[in-house]
Amino acid sequence: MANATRPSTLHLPMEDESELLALRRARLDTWRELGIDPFGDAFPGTENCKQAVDNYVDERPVRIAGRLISKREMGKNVFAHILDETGKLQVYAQVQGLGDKFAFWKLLDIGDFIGGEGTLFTTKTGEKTVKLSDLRILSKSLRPIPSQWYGLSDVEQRYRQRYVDMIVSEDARKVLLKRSQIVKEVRRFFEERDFTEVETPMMQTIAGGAAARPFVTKHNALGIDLYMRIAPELYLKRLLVGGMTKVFEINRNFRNEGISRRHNPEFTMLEAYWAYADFTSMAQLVEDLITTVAQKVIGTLQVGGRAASEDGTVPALEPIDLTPPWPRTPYRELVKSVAGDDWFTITEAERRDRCAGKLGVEISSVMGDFEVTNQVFEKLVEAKTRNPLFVTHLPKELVPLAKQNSADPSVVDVFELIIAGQEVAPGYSELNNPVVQRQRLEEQAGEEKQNLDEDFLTALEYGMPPAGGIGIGIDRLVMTLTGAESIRDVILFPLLKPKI
RNA sequence: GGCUCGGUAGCUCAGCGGUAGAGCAGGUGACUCUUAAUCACUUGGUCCAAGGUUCAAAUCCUUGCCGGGCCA
Repeated sequence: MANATRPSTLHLPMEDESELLALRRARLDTWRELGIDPFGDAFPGTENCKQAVDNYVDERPVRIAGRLISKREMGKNVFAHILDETGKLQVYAQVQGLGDKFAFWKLLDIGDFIGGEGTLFTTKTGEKTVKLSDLRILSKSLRPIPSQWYGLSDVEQRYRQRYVDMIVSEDARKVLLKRSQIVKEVRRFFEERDFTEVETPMMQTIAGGAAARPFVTKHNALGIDLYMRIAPELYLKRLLVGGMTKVFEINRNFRNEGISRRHNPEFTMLEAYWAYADFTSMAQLVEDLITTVAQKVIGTLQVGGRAASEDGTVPALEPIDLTPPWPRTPYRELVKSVAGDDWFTITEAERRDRCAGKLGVEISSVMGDFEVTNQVFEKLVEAKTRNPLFVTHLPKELVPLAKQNSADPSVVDVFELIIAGQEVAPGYSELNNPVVQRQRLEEQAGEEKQNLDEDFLTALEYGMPPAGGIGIGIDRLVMTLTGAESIRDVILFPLLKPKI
């Protein structure tokens, strides 16, 4: 304790508070002196702000509740707005209507939760409003909320205190609700097609199904390490062995890797497996899924567009056009279209020269030949793709665990769905040959044989039907459909380093 | 991990060597159809932290912490 002689200023009680906080705290006593508990009873039987306005009938009695977000006091009458997740509602009070309770307005702060009863009317300026006949405080807010006009522009605070962001930002509320609707429609889509939703282990003794570093945790009673799952794949395939023909799971994956605009350590993954199908059926399924969800939740197939900002600092963005059918194009065709028809016939050295020269693609000397080609693909095809594109028949080196094409064993029967420069969904014809699967997993595990999931290989030996599989990152799908530019905008509580 | 930008009042921001500023929010008063209500008066700061340079640091330098963007 190097600073033991210095008084801590971190958590001193009230005397250290700012004037703003002290004033609000003092109001608690004022309420109690009136015999009112500012954190009092329930207030059931209300309709929400949207219902009150949507079901407007002149002089209809209503019972409403919400957070007070603005107030305009004019002596003997008051206009104010309350907020709930459906939006804002204006309330109006005058001395005649409220009597003694009109004095409550002096004690109410922006941010307090209030409940009231009254009747609907329309103001001179045409806003549907509740004229209050009763008013009570439901919960006192002891902290000032940010300006309704400017909102919160400090990105960090928006993520750390999402609850404050939600109070002041309609966008934050909208994205949250859209995400919920998207997940709901994804479930409905699969249920309508007779897929069964399952839940497989989130904590696994071997973290398999993807190439990623796992989080490690510990089971005390068993005295073993457990891994947070990096993918549900190996368990979902066990279910195919067990006799399921259509299964899906929506759940969290955890990957112990970097954080960026597109990566959060925990993220939501949809995986679906369909026995007797292949990657072409899965591509059709994904196309149907995303267009159905977009149509239902966003209401259009033109998504993620943006108008230019008024000050011109943010340029306009053309919407993504999800209109089907989406092109299905082999990887090699795409590479040839940007790098030259002779790309796969010239020598490796010539390919490297062309990258450094007219293609302008940065490569390093440690890259293998297929990595050089893939660099061309990523920079000149993937990064520039805006509308949906199924890239098919990837080289087998890129996807070592997929099923090889029967006509051309140098490529595998998979697709990558690319939208707006991002991989949104991979789809496979799943490898069901236990002998080949063992070989591939052993090569992948290398020296670390303890990472081999023997039980999974045993399962395959019992026989897994040919099957198609897909994975869709739900967070990225929500980003695409809502036009969010950071994964942190579609995850309610993204991981941030603790402050202090 | 590298480069780069940022952290000043509750919020949004200005100030970039010479006494810490504005708008909104807050406080007091006026006002019975306001809606960024209006009008008058007014309170409010460990300028992220720790060192250093200087007669003098929010401002310049170094290090650290947290965050954004780009890159790996």
